[in-house]
Amino acid sequence: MRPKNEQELLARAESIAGLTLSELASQWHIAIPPNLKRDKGWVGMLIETVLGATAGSKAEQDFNHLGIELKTIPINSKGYPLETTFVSLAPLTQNSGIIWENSHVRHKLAKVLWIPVEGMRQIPLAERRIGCPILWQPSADQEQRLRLDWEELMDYIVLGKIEEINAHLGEVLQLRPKGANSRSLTKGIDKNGQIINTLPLGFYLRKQFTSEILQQFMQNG
DNA sequence: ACATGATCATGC
DNA sequence: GCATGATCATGT
Repeated sequence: MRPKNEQELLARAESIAGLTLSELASQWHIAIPPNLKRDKGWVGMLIETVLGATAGSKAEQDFNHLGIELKTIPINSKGYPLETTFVSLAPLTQNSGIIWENSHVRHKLAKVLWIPVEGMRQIPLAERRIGCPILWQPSADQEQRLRLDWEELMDYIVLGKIEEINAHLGEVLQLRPKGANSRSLTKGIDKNGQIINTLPLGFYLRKQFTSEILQQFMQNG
């Protein structure tokens, strides 16, 4: 069921806009959990299935043949994002030679199909509605801001300042833990060049940035 | 009220 | 542990 071109993917995404999650899940005979506490990726997996992405794939993008990454994003009643958006894990070792142009962050964000979904916890998961899809590519200005943040954050990693990193750094992109829990460890490099155990970190888009993307494509005010 | 740091599920 | 998909929930 994988879409053969961009138009087909977009048409499929537009065809599910307005449906509730229970309507879509029942059409596909997919069980719906009571909430997302133990199924945080459920909405994303459902939309992947429906749109024909290869679930569980290790591919760089969800639709590699189209050069498109799929992201669901939870929004409030005003269309504002309720959560940050995970992009990719940060390379804490073996990162020499990685520059913005060949980074995973740039590749994944080169073209994104955003699917807004109502995310307010007061709305039962089954009753949350799917919004209109947004096919986005970063503007020159947006890519520049992403690049500057990425370069600043990568400098911390490469220069052995990994223990100084926190989520306050970065204007539109931030680094936060991305693991099973606070005991999850990976290898990193400290200020003396020694290998240390440290929390895995991921690049996340701040809500202010994704809000800008959603607003950019909003119709009728 | 909200962002940061922590956490959940799954496959290999 | 890493990569996929993310949201939870506590501290400030």
